[in-house]
Amino acid sequence: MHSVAVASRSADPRDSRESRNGGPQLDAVSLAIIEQLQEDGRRPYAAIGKAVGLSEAAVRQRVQKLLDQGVMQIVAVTDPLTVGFRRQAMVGINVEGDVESVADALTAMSECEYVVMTAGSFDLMVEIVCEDDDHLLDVINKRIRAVPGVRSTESFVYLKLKKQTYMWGTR
Amino acid sequence: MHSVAVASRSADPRDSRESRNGGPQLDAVSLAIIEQLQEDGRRPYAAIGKAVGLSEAAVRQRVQKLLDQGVMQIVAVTDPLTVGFRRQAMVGINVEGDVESVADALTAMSECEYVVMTAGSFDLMVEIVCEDDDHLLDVINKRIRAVPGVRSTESFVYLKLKKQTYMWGTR
DNA sequence: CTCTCGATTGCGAAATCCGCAGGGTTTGTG
DNA sequence: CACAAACCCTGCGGATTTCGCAATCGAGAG
Repeated sequence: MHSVAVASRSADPRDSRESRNGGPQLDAVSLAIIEQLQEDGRRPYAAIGKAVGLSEAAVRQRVQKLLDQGVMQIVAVTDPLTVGFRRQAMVGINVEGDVESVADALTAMSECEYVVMTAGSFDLMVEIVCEDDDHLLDVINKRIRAVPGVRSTESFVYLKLKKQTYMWGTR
Repeated sequence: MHSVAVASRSADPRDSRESRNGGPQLDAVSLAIIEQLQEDGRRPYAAIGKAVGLSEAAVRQRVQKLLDQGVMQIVAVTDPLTVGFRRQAMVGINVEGDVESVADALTAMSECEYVVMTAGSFDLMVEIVCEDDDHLLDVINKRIRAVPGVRSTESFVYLKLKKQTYMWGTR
C-alpha cells in the first residue's frame, strides 16, 4: 500500500502561481478536488478521494482548509427569478476620489450581489438583485447615488439570463 | 448541468399557475431550506430539519426535488484569481439583428462564464474568464467579434473582486 | 544523521444518508 | 358520500459517510 500510488501525484506546490495578492497557491490535487465539488457540492469525501487519488481523510482535511482559507465555499445557488426576485441589473459606476471606499459602501448593501473594480469607462460594476421595479429604482437612485464619491451611474436592466456557470477552474 | 437560468423544468402536470418564466412556487419551508443551504451547502439534513421544523427524510426529499427541478444547485464556488485565472472582464456588446442568436453563440464559448441580455446602451453583457492577457485578447478580439451580428464591444477588465455572494432569498 | 513540521493514512465510533413502508390530507370523480 | 389517486410527511433499519486521533511518511533545516 505504501509502495505504489506515489508515481501519480507529483504535487507541484511551487510557483504554479504566486505573483500577487494573498492567494494561497493551489496544487493540482486541490484543483481536482474543487473540480469535483463544482460538479456536486455534496459529493462524499471517499468518492472525491477515489477520483483524485487521495484517502478520504486527506480529502476531508484539504476541503476544510480550502474552506477556512476562503479559497472556495460550498453553497446552494438559485435562479433569482424562482425565489421571488424579478428585477436584476448591472450598474456601471464612475467614482471621484477613492474607488475602494465606494466599493466597500456598495458591498455593505444587501441588494448588491456582486461588486468588482474595473478598468475602462466604468470604475466599478455592480450587480443588483431586487424584488420589483420600485425596489430597483430605489436602490439605484436613492441608495447607490447617495454614496459619497459616486459621480455617475449607468444601468443595464436584465432582460434574460442566458448562462450562469460555476465551473471556474474546470477547463 | 451548466446553466441555472435555463435549467429544464420537469413537466409539472398540475401547474395551476406558474405564469411564465417562474418555476414552481416555493413555499416558506422550501425557502427556509434553501436559506440553510446557502449558509452551508453540506449541512446535514437532520440539522436543516431541526431549523425549519421538518423531519430529516422530508428535508431530503425536498432538497432532491429542488435539485431535480433546477431551482437550485449545490456547488463549490471559488474566486477565479485563486484558481489560476488571472484575467477577467465584463464585456458590453451591441448587436445588429437577432440578439438571442448572438447570445447563444457566446453561451457556447467556455470562456463566457455569464451571459445576459440587457436593456440600456448594451444589448448583451458577458463575463469572461481567462488565464492571461493573451487569452483575454484572443477571446475578445478574435472570438467574440467574429460572431455574426456583433456590431461593437466595450471591455471592462477586472481589477479586484470585492463581493460575490449567493444569498438570494435570504433577505 | 537527527529533528521538526506539514501532509497523509488507517481505523473505530458516531453521525448521516438512503430507500421503503405506512399514514394523513387534499383533489377530483362517480 | 364514497372512493381513488396524488402528495407530503414520518419512522425505521441498514449501508454509507463523517469525524477525531494516533501513527507514518517526506522534505528540509540544523
